[in-house]
Amino acid sequence: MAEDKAPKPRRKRADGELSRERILDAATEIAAERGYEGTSIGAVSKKCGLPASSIYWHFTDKDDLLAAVIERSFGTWLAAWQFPDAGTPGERLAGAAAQIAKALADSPDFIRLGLMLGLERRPVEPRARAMFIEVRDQAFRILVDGIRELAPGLSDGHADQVATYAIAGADGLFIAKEIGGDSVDLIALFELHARALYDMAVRLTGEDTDD
Amino acid sequence: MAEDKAPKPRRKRADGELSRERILDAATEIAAERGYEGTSIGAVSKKCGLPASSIYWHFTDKDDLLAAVIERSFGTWLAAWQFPDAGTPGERLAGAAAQIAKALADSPDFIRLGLMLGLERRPVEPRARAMFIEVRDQAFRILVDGIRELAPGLSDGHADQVATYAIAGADGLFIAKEIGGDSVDLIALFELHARALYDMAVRLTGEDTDD
Amino acid sequence: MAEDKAPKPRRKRADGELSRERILDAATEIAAERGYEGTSIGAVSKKCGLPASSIYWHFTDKDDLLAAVIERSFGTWLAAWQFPDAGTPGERLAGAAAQIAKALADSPDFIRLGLMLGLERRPVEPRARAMFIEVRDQAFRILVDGIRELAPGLSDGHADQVATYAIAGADGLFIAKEIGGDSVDLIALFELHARALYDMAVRLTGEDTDD
Amino acid sequence: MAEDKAPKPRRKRADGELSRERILDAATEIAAERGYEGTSIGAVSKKCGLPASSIYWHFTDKDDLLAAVIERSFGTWLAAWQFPDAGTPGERLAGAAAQIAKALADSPDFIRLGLMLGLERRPVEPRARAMFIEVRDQAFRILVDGIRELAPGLSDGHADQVATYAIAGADGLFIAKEIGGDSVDLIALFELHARALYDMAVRLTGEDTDD
DNA sequence: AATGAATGAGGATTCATTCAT
DNA sequence: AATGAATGAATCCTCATTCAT
Repeated sequence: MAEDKAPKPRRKRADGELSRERILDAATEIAAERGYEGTSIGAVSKKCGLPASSIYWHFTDKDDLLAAVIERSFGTWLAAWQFPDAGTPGERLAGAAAQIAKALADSPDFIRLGLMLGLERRPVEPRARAMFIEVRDQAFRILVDGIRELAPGLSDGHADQVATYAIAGADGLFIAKEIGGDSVDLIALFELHARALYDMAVRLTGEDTDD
Repeated sequence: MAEDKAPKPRRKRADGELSRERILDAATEIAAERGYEGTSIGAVSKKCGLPASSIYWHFTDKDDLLAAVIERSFGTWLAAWQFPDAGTPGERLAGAAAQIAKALADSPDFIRLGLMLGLERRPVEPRARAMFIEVRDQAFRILVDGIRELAPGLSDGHADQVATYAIAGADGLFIAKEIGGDSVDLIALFELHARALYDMAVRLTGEDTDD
Repeated sequence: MAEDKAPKPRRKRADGELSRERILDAATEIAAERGYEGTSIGAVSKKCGLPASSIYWHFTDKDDLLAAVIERSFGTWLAAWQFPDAGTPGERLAGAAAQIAKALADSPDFIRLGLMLGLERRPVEPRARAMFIEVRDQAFRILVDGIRELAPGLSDGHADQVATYAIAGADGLFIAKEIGGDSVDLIALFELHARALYDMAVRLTGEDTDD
Repeated sequence: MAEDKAPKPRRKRADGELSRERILDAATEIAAERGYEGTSIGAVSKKCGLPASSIYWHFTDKDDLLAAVIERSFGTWLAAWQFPDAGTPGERLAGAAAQIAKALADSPDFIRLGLMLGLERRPVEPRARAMFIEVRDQAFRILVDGIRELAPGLSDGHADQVATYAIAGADGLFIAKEIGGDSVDLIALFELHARALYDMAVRLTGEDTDD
């Protein structure tokens, strides 16, 4: 409550930012464990140390809070993720796969949250879910572009299919890891996945150029 | 709903088993939409017509109810599912894949519930989650056996990997369909998946027999 | 409900009696621990193994059950308790005190229950409480008679006072034991109590014969 | 229900402390009548006018509320109570006894509650009970100090016994009054009790100094 | 930029009791 | 002589949210 002189207004702003950040941290952690309904404002308040009413100063409601959680987490993640642009096609695919495998293993929390939001079907769709789907769609487009570049002969429909299959494999392997724990060798499985994708792209390119 | 004239047996003594089934139906439907926390006893009560307290006659608590939902749904599903035993290996794999694709498309509700339970990480693990994991494990073992029979040269570790990848793909494609809706051609994608699995099994068998 | 001749109905009767007894045992134990409100039919049912509805076959309602608990427990206890009729007055008083001390130490459950019922004040007085008060009153009268016989010179009012004080001391020492546990030497304290009663009776007789 | 003229601060922001006090008043009254289990949050809410959820703003749970009731009531009482320090030993004891008799007669509610809590034996000991026992222990120590000062020749064990007996008598007489109503002359009985304590202290001092 | 206090709706679960069998 | 099933009211407590300060 002290800390005067000089850059004062900055400090104030910084305090507000900091509180916001603390709230988002707490909300991310809880939401990743228990999903949308399981994330109560009370629990977030307890975990971040700020009163519940303060959460409502920063976010209009629970939905807004969860949307912000997704926005921040996935935004960061997406920004960091780029399709590798050097090496042979096979190497680049393997590189992308390894990169994703690492990301999944490193910060599983918001992936888990995203998948949970994606699976839930409630009467009024939460903004958080819409936001997750949008971010996911961006990732999908980046992937399609990467695949197109890698396999120029691939038709639009087939490029979409390969990208969809790529993401599906990643999601499925993530779930396998979540459920199976240490008995699942994520690295090895992602290598298989990369190989499968490569073969798939090659085969489909063949089909497309046959026509 | 009819039952006119005569003394009308007052609908009491409703057979018990029937009530239990009504409750399970309602709970399955709701849980598949909103997950564990989102399934409130009140909502189940409203949907099945029995008072909340009656639900507690049939199930000890919410956790017990949800576990029973999983048990019944997945039990039925698992019992029906068999690894195809005729045709060439490729046909059999494709058959299994098609069978699963159809099952996912037909009754997505309890798959969605299962995946949601699998993803959740709450302090005290619900029995429902444990039950889902157990059923899933049974499916895994059936799959491993089928794969071993198909590709006798495969090492144990590799057979497990192929089975894991097979399930992961199914889960991931299910999610893709859930999120992407009609823009996702599940049948085609499962064909790709089957093909990928076949190639994977062949390649890994080669590695194993090289040693 | 009958009691007709022959051997057979006896068996039936015995079964019913046995169930009733099992219920009363369970109810006594629970009620002694948690008082009137704390004794739920459900808990009694679980403890005795009979379904709740069976309890209602034997007892009209919860109040009736608790009244029966008091009746059985205190009835037995009271029947066993007699004012000693041999020895010097001091010895007889000491004997009575020792007898009571032992009874309190041996079966504290229903004493505790009785005191709890005695202390509670609820809008509609439970039959159980009335029954406890009645049994207690019988004990009081036995005591007054004993004291009058012991100290014939005592006025009616003073005899009542001594008896009241005798019971109050017993109740209070019981509570001290319940709360203080092993740090309370009940035997020694009851000896002090007996001695105090003796002195009190002697002094009050002096006052009465002075007039 | 009206809302005429002026601004009228809408009764909100009701000061907190005041609300807390209102809740405690209501809870004290109800708990003294019906004990721990008989005190429902709903009843307290109705009596104090605040919604049940507001009670949970001020107290973490029912147990916390009841513990606060004990703390406040007994705390006040204990603070007010002092062992008399003038007059002959007999007078001082009689003074103390009269003081206690008056306190019991004046505000029997929380004594009754305390004794009920003391008697109850539930699986998880309520904080309220622990708090009552602690306060009671403080009173015990004050009493022992007073008695030691009054009868310096008394051994430690005997001083404890006299104090225990003093409190036991008070408790027992309180119960007698509660059950017997107006037919019990509490003042006269406490005089007898004081006298008995005096004689007891004298006799035990004799025993102790004999050795 | 925050927060103490409040609040009505709803959360899971238990209550005493009933009734058809 | 019993009991499986049902039920409405009540239990404790958490929910998301608001509002005056």
